[in-house]
Amino acid sequence: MAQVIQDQPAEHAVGDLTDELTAYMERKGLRSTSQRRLVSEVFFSAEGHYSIDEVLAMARAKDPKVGYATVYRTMKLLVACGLANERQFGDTVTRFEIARHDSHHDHLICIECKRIVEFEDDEIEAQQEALAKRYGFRLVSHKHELYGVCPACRDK
Amino acid sequence: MAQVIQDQPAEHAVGDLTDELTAYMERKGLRSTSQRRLVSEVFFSAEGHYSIDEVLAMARAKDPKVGYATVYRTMKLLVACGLANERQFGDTVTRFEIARHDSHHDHLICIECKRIVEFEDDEIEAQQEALAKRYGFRLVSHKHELYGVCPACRDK
DNA sequence: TCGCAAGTGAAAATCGATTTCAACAAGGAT
DNA sequence: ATCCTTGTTGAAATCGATTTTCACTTGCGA
Repeated sequence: MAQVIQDQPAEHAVGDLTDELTAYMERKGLRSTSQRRLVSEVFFSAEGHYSIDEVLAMARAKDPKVGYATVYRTMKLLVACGLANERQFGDTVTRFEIARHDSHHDHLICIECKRIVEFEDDEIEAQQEALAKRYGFRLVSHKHELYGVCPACRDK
Repeated sequence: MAQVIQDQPAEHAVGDLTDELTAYMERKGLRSTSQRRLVSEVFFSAEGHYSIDEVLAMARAKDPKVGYATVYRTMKLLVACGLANERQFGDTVTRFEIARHDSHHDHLICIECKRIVEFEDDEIEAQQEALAKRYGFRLVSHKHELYGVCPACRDK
């Protein structure tokens, strides 16, 4: 059965994510710079699905000197260490979301107001597996996005 | 239950598609040019998922003078009149496929050889509807792509 | 056939993602 | 604490794909 997940998912312990990042950087011999700390902090704190530009804006609110390339590279770093996922919804911009190791989720997107709701449905997941197997494929990943009009926009 | 669809789907009557296109252009006051006839013909004849460059190559085989922009605009025209769908699989290039009004299908993509298999699964479709409804969304469209390794590539 | 609005194609512009490179700074060695 | 090596930063350049521009061409109705 599908399990309802909040629009704004349960808060993550920013500290835990930061610790994981720090451990990863240490393991890889990467340096803990003020920019990386700033960018990861604003991204971990502001839960949602953000583009590079949006993360840049959040970071610049605290330090106007950070550059686009730094945010770009830091987000790639977060993806590389498994703390963020890269997504493209309909439009062309790439968005990032905090990765949760425990559960996989997909997205329901309002084509009017662009609101993004996350959902998890074990039955659909199981059927995907069955389907891939039927074609002899070893399933590695998937992209499942539902586009529609949300309740708030329907009533307008 | 899922229904198996051929890798290369059943042949379309190119004439029917052409007729639909002609009717659309007439309705909209658009002109039937030799380029539009050429591009739509090669696209309708060669079933599959093609990028602009691939359609351009097919068109140039018959008339080396056609330009990229013309193919680009013609493909957009086909999308506008509902005869083609625009898709992006993993990579950055946009691909086009013939739109079939009767049935909806999704894609199973081999991450090794890039082979694209189409599938149709009524159960998953129904579950998507149920899920959208549960969130109060009116479902408009969806994107469902499964990425994995196909049988041929598994054995290599 | 004529006139002109729509269409074509080469090239330029745009757009987002990615890389370059000189200046900078983290952090281990001294 | 200072030095030195090497990874990091940020502005700008580049890249690859898409989209637009504009002078020229062509379909097609009068």
